[in-house]
Parts: sequence; C-alpha cells; structure tokens
Amino acid sequence: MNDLAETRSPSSSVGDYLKAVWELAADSGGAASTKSVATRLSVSPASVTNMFARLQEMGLVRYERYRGATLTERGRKEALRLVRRHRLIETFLLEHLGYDWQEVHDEAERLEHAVSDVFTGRLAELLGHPDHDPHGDPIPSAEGTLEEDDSFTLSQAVAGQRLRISKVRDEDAAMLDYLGERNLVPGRLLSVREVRALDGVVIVEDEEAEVYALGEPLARSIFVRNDS
Amino acid sequence: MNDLAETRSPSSSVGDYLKAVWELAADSGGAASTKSVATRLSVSPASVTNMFARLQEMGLVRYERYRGATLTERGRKEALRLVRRHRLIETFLLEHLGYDWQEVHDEAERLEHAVSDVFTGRLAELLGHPDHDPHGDPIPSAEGTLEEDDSFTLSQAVAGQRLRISKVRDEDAAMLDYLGERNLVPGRLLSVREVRALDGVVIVEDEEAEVYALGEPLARSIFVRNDS
DNA sequence: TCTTGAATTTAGTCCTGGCTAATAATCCTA
DNA sequence: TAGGATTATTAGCCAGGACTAAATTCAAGA
Repeated sequence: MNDLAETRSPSSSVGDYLKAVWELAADSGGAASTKSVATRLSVSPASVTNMFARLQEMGLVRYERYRGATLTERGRKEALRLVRRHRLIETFLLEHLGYDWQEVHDEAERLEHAVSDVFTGRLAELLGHPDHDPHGDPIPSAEGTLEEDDSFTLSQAVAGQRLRISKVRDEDAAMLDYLGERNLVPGRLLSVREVRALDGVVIVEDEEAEVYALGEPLARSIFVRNDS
Repeated sequence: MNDLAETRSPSSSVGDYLKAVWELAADSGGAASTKSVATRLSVSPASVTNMFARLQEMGLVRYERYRGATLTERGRKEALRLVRRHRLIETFLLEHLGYDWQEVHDEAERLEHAVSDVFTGRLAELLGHPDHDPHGDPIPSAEGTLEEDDSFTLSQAVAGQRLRISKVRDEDAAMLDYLGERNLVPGRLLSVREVRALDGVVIVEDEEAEVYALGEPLARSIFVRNDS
C-alpha cells in the first residue's frame, strides 16, 4: 500500500552522486559528465551511468544518454541538505573537537550521511547558526537557499586589486595545511602585486606586508572577492 | 597482495549483529540464539543464520549449527568499540545538544557506525572522559575493557534493601520518559518497601520520601546495586 | 567527409544483506 | 518415548551498488 521507496531517504551513495553533480554543475555551468563524476567519486564510469539512470527514475536528476545529468529541483534540495550538514559538521569538528584541516573533510563526509535533520538543527544552534564554514563556504539554510557566490579564484585576479579571501578549496589537505600555516585563510585581505601569464604565478602581499608567490595550483585553490 | 577483507572495517550490519550477540550473551550467560538476535534486530531468522556463518568466516564469532553464536576475542573487541562509541555519543547528545531520552537512542545508533576512532577520542575528551553514560551504563575504555556489572533489576530486590539506581534500560523510550519525569534516574537512592510476588509490583520510596508502586515491566527496567 | 581516440553505454558478474517457503533439528510434554 | 511445537537451516530469490570487458557514439582534425 504505502510506497517505501517514496518515503525512505536516499542512501548515502545516492547522496554522494547528487553532491557531485551539484558541485560539478556549479563550476562548469551545464550538466555533469559521466567521467567527471566518476573521477570525483573514484568510481568507474559504468557505475555512474548506472546510477544516473536510477537517479532519473527517482526524479532527482534529468539525464540524457551521452550528455550528462543535471539536478531536478528535488535533487537540488537533497544535495543542499547534504551540503548544509557537511559544512555544519566541519565547523563543529574544527571549532569544538580540535580537528585540523586535514582531518576534517573525510570525517564530515561520513557523518553527513548518518545524522538526522534534528541533529543538524541542534548542531546549528550549538554553533550559533553560522552562515559560513571555516573554509569560507556559505552554509545553505535549512530551507534550501544558498547565498550566491561572486567570488573568483586568485589566478583570475588582476595586478593592483585589493581582494579578500572568501574561501579555500577543501579537497586537498596538503594545500589547506600549507595555506593555514601562512594564515592565508578566509577573511584575509590581499593586494595583488603581479599575475604572470607566463607561468600562472600570482604574487600577493598580505595585511602584514608579507609577500607570497603562489603557483597556479595554489592560486586556483584560493577564492577571493573584491574588498567592498 | 594485501587482503582488503582483513583491513576494511566491518560494515554497519556486521556491527549491529556483534552488538546484539554481545548484549544477549551478557544477560543470558551463554550463546545468542538465532531467534533472539532476529527479534532484536527486526530481521528474519534466516538472515541471522546467514550472517552468523559469515561472521564466523570473519573470525568474529564462534558458531555451531542449532546452538547459537558467541563472540571471539576479536568480535568482543569490535562490539565494545561500538558500545563505547554509542555511549559517548549518547552522552554528547544529551549533555550538549539538548536531546531528550526518547530521541537519543536512534540517533546514536546511526552515528556510531559513521564516526572514526579519532572522533571518538576527541569526543571523550570534550566530555571529560566520562566512565558512565547518562543512563548509568559503563562506557568501555578505548582499550576495550569494561567495568563488570554487579547490578540487578529492581524486580529481583528484597523488601528492606537500600539500593542505588545504577542504570535504566534505554530500549523503551516511553518508560525512560516516565522514569525521567519522576526523577528515577541513575544515582538515585531507593528503599524497597515491598516486593509482591503475586503481581510483581515493587513498592519503593525515594530520597524525598515519595512512594512509587512499579509494575513488573518497569521494575525490570530499573537496575540497582546495593548502596555501599 | 572520414578516421580515430576519448567518452559513454551495455552486458554480464559479484558481494552484501535482506526476504520467503520448505525442510530439518531440537525440545517438551503427554 | 513419540508427537507436536518451536526453533533453525537450507534453498532460491531480490535489490543496491560496485566492477570489467566489449561495443557504441561523439567530436575533432586531416
């Protein structure tokens, strides 16, 4: 009589795929390709095709053979719920459990699939309803809205700009660590000295007049916005 | 080359079975029967037989057809790790996130499978390394040792005894709630007025000279030990 | 436009962990 | 001690989610 598939919350695998599609679509405009999702989740492309078909069945993505998947409204809601959880959990781990940046991502990745909405709500309360996590990423609201993002990476900056770090990529623990040690963290103000097209090196000066030369990979891990 | 099955941590299902065997063996002396585990985990007996065989493969239980399963040393260690996590998480939920007793069990049940040993350690620290959870159950040490338990249920008490509540069963949320409201919680001192064999009703008086008549189901949910 | 290499999909397997139905052991009681 | 009743096990099935190998489609350059 009652349709279990309808009421049961998506499995953790399903959530991982939704988040991947959301993130990839965010910074590539259109649909998420099979390969990009496969790479991100460390899974074979065949598994992705398979899952795309199932996600479509469930009404979570729109999928067309050979042209990738985009989230439906329901899929987006679900992805944002996970993202909200993830970022709140990261905040908690960093601020209350003394985690450092290397450790935080993986732990949050596992926990976000296990906690309930009640837990999420209580945790948000405990943390004082933050709107950004410690990496500077905005935390989606419980209603599924997310501040839009006018930031860009440091490698797209122009010499002379005064910029504020809005966030740093949290995928690579080593980079995160490197930046953290030098206090290149969200909130920090930078002046751009030079952006060298030749090799992608960006030279910046921080608030203490410390100068850093950042190679392209690093420059692409640092997001900034105009200091207003 | 390297045997994944050996290094990968047991799935959450496996953990649930180990915990069930541990709990059932604890209060029935010997081996856990297929049926008792099936009932506790709400699965079919056939599934239990199946899992017992696999757990034996993995070296986590000793299993003999038609006579139930007991934990091996490795199985016991693994079960205690889970129990430790569970009880620390419950403590956290109750003390820091404002959960009440109904809500706490299920949330902890899901979380215990998702958290790492690092998380567990940090959480223990945050909580001040408690040795009992708020229900009065002892929390196993990180090394897998557990204080032994000389408590018994109130229904086994004798009139005239002065007893201290050591813990309350946490399986039935409604009972937990009822007891909580009346402040019949771990640490509380009781005098036994009467234990009526006829209907199992136990009559006790608390520290404020409040008198309670507790039916058998309630009396079996309250564990006590002699006040020393 | 043809070719070719990359991306994708299909086909066929596997493992985990459930289920039901049928069969077998064990236990208890007359 | 012989039946039932209870408890367990077997057999066979299913779905989720992963994999590999083979086949297909797409896109881009010659």
